[in-house]
Amino acid sequence: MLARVSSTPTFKRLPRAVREQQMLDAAVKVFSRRGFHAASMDEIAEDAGISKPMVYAYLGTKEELFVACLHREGTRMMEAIAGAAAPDLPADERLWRGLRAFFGFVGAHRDGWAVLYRQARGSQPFAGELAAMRARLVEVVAGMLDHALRAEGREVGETELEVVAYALVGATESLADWLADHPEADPEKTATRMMNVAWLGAGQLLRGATWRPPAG
Amino acid sequence: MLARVSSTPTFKRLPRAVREQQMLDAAVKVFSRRGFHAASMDEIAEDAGISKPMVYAYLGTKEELFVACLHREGTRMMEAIAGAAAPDLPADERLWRGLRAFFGFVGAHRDGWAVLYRQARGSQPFAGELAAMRARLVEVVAGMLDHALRAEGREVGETELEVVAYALVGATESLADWLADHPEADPEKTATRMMNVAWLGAGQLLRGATWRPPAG
DNA sequence: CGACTTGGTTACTCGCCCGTAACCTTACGC
DNA sequence: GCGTAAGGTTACGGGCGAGTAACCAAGTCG
Repeated sequence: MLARVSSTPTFKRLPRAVREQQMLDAAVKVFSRRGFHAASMDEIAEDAGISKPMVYAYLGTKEELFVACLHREGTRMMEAIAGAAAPDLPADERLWRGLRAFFGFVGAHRDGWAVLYRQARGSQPFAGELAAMRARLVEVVAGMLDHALRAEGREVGETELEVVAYALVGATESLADWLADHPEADPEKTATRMMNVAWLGAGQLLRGATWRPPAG
Repeated sequence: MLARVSSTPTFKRLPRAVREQQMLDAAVKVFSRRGFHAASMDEIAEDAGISKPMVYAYLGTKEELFVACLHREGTRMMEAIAGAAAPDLPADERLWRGLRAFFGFVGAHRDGWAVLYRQARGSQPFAGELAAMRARLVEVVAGMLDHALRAEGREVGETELEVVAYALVGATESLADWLADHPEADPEKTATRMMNVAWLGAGQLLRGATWRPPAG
């Protein structure tokens, strides 16, 4: 059990940077399907076309690997959004471009989205990381609302603003999730639908209209 | 290592039905904090104040136990909502009562909510179960919208309706999640906020107002 | 008072999977 | 052409935790 006089010099031996990306690709894929705990390092390594110790050598422990996935996918997503929604545009245009970029990202990186949205909640170590990212998003949306609002001379409490922003982000994520499960659906069209709900609903609200609970 | 001449006949020996509920309580608590895989049967048993084999005897394997949790919490939630939103009420009143019941449930059963919302997504075996429940909710909301809409003589495509309903459910879940992490927040008030976003936004939409993407 | 059922326990087995030690081989600098 | 580092491998240790076997004790019903 020692021979192994390698015939097949199958063109391997790639530079570190390339392997790392392959590993991350594989990790995102496996984590998205199995979840953190059920995913095995062996499967990730095999899927990346490499042996396990290499994964440990380059990306560290399983937990570190997962965080690396979160980081890469999260950064990609935030950059896609930020790059589209330039801060000097009018609020509705900004919101629209942000939404379009977001749904575009989800459509193109379904696995990445699944890791971020479906897997990283719940388990303590990562929930924080994720919540922070989400909070930044909510912050940005709240900022947009606030801006649009002040432009019309109105003002709303901070908590109120945060809650509405939270609801909008939640609705958007929910639609993204729907999109992830409907490969035939068009991201652009989905973005338009979300924009309708968000802009019309928020617009009403910011205009001062309110619904009041009936007595009882 | 065999003595165990039990002094302390500490009043134990409870009927099966009681123990089962205690176990489910403990399971929901542990699953909600750790997630399915990271939760250990030993911890659940200990938390329930009983030894592990009893859990296996009454509720079966870990997977079956988790499903039992999902079932109990899911049923409780759906019943709370259905009981509040009687189908013969006007649409806005129905929506309002449903939301109030929902947020009330989440406020009172934060652990149960966490299991349903944060843990059961992702892992294959349970995702289906959960998705079905969610689909029923979406269905109901879509039905409400459709009803309100027809009452005003308008009509909208089925997919359109489903997507809007999906967004509303997502926004509601998101707010519920926010509520779960803010123990000081008032469920009733949160429900009112959600009602504002939902009713005003959806109202606009159903009235035929639309937002259109700018050229480009 | 026995016989049996129901509630309960301790103390294992056994497999999976994270993480690593030890070793090989191709390229590249000098 | 030779040292050394960078890319790569096989094969194992060891722990943790799901699930079980075997056994105990208290009601309960003829």
